[in-house]
Amino acid sequence: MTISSSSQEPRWRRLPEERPQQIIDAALAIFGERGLAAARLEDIAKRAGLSKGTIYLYFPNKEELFREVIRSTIIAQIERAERELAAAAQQSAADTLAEFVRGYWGFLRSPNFAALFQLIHAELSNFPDLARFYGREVIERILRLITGIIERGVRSGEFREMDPAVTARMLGPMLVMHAMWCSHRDLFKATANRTDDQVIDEVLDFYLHAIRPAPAARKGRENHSSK
Amino acid sequence: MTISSSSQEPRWRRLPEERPQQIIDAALAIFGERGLAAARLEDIAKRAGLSKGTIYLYFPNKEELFREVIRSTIIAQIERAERELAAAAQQSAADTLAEFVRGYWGFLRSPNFAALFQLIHAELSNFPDLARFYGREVIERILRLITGIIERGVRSGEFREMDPAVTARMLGPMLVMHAMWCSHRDLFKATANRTDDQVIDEVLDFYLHAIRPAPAARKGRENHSSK
Amino acid sequence: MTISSSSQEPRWRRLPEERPQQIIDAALAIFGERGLAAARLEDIAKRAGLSKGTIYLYFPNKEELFREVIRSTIIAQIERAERELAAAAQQSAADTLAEFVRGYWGFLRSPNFAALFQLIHAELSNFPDLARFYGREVIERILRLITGIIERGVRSGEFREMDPAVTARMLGPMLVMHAMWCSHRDLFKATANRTDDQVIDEVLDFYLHAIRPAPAARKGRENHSSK
Amino acid sequence: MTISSSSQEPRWRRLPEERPQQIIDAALAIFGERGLAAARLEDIAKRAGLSKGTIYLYFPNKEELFREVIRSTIIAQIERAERELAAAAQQSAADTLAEFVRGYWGFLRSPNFAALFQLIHAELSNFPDLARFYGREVIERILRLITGIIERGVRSGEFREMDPAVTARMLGPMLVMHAMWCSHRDLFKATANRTDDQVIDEVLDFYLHAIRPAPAARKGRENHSSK
DNA sequence: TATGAATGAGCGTTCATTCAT
DNA sequence: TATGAATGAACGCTCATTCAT
Repeated sequence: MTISSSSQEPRWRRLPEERPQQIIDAALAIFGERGLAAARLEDIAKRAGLSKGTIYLYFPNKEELFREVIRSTIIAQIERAERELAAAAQQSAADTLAEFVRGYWGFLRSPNFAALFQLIHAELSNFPDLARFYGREVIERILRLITGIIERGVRSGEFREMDPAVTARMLGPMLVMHAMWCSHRDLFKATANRTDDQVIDEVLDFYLHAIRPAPAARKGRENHSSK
Repeated sequence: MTISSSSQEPRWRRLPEERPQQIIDAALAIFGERGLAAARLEDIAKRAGLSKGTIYLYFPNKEELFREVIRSTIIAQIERAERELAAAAQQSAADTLAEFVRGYWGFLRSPNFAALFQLIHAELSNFPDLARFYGREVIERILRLITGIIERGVRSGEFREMDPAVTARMLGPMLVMHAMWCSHRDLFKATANRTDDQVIDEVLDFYLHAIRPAPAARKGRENHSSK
Repeated sequence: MTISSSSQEPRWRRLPEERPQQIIDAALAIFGERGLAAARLEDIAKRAGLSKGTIYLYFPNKEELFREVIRSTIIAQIERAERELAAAAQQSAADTLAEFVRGYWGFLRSPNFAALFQLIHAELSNFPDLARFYGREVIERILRLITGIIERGVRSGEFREMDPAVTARMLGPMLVMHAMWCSHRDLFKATANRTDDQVIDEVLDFYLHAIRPAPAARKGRENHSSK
Repeated sequence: MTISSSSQEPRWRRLPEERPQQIIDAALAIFGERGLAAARLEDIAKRAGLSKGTIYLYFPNKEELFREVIRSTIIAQIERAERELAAAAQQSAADTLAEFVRGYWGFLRSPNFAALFQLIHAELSNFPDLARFYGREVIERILRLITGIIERGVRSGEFREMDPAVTARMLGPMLVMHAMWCSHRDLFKATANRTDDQVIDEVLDFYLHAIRPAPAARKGRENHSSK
């Protein structure tokens, strides 16, 4: 009763309520591997341990399944980000940033993200509603989050004077693309001889250099931020 | 799916000079819009102003056409980068960098790049040879180029002490993703109210802040902000 | 032209186990009419009372369907021949021969044979494996069968001294080609005014004349031309 | 490929001397190898050393080219047979027969015949006019020829009493099929260890045994070696 | 007369979707 | 609810045929 079954207890068939998620998980994997058009419903079914027809009990067609996959994966990402946000409570802005980056990196390096990223970008033009949803609910939300941290650092003097929203925009791209490179170390020599932690540190270090206080603060130097 | 090398023998018949490029252009557009699997040869033909069968006079099949599209587009990018490189002759490292960035940005914002980027990433796993080719001939080449500029700046004291290869890795991602955002201003509010020039300046400014010499160590440093 | 439809029942009461044979029957008919290359899968499907796609649930492609058609028809012929063999128990060699010929003729005049014969010969060079299979499993097997009968007749003195294997080779061709002619009485006047039974008798009579014992050795031999 | 008819329009242009025959030769070869449907005009053109379009200067389409190929090959066979006939002048019927058989065998073993035989039989139902033509002009003509020889032998007492037309029908099949077997000795063991001459002798010997005079006639034993 | 690039109808094959069980 | 056989529209590819040169 109190024991945790470490394995194959005659667990009842997966409850029907689990079915949709089961399908979505399988679909994300297959869609991620092959893309929307090349993915075969049969493969998704097989991966979910179901038969082809069953998918149609839960999703009206392939395209709608795709929408749901993207939507629900995005939502999961949002929730993850939210938790990240909450966790990164009250520390120095730099530490908050570092913590956020490490959390974010975890997601970027998950198989789900690779699939999501590719799918979103591949189908941008065919699913404008999804793209819009992604832009609004993910990109902008994350940017706002980073912006908040930067603002705090600027206010506290931890970081130099700057437009926090602009600076916030710089972080994501570096992380995303480095995560991508790390996911394909065989293809991209750039990160071939770096551990993930090293890469994170390099990005953070670079980023912090870019936002460290202006040199003028120290003896006789002027703030000469360009423009 | 087979592998092909990076060597460029004269591929298939290209009798009337125009045709192959005509087809490749059309194919890049359609592939970019729809992805490899969803693109219909008939649409490519129509866009090229030809009939379906004609494509097969110049390319043996859809997959090989795809390979050629990627390859030749990559090569075009390489040649562009090469010219960029040559042009950015002997100026201050910061100015060279700025010039390179502006040149690069031009490519990133061309419709060709959007298509290429999506295609490469969407089909990474299905065409490992192309991915490898892309990694080697584009990414690494560009990284080497930027690294060279950074190195020069470090040696001259224009930039701070750092690992130039690492720092070089930070530039591309910011440019690429900002270019993406700029290509879809309707989807991504981040760059909605910015002109391309503003965005370039923001990226450059951020980047230069990150690599400016360490503030306090030397007194009496000169203002060397670019522009 | 020469085909008889194997069945035209209402769909949907058929058991899946019947499907492959159903398809093979239809395919043999269409292949026989049109040849491999000119036969359209759609016509085969229609004739089998199925839709095009269904064929692919049971056969991987047209060529493999063709192979199966040939193979299974050949095997049916073998089994028929085997039964023939068993039936022709212990009678005089001449009677055994006559019985065998009549049984063989039945197959030669079936629509299946016409199709099989044409297909085998038309595609000999394109399907060497099938041709080899046919040569070994049908031709040689039948020759051995006839050879056995002849040998028995020679030993018993019913037939003249001769090489039984050589003599055996003479029977099939006459039967096969006469069956062909009988199948196209409109085209070949040779058999136009003959019933099948007459033709069989003519062939048998001729054959028996050729193998009757040498004339002079025994005096007082009777002319024994049959019928 | 649709209808067939006994088309009686004026033959198509045959302007420069060589060309049509050149094309027909190439076509017979290719048609023989691949069958009508699978043969590609391009291959025929290549084999004839011409370009695809040129064929259309001499034949209106593929089907008509096929008709011409069959027709002209048949006619060539007729002319050959005619010459055979003339040559086999005034000898004993048995010798005439032997001479005819050897001449006929020569044609049966030519590549042209193999192709013709397969094509005729494969397309029997699709080109009834050609089939009819073949039946009338070749089969019947040859049968008449053989019948004549037999008749002569019967009248002279060289052969036994019998229906010459019936007996004539028995010769062709044996020769045709043995020629076939000899053309594919790798597939048919029956003739694998026989030279062509041996096979001819075997057939002739068998045939002569079948038509030798009734036993009672001669009292002394004749030599009828089975070789 | 000869060429071969171009065309497009036609067919093999795939796979999303349906539906009887 | 779940299955998987069956369907047929859609698309890749071929090749007979045309036509500008």
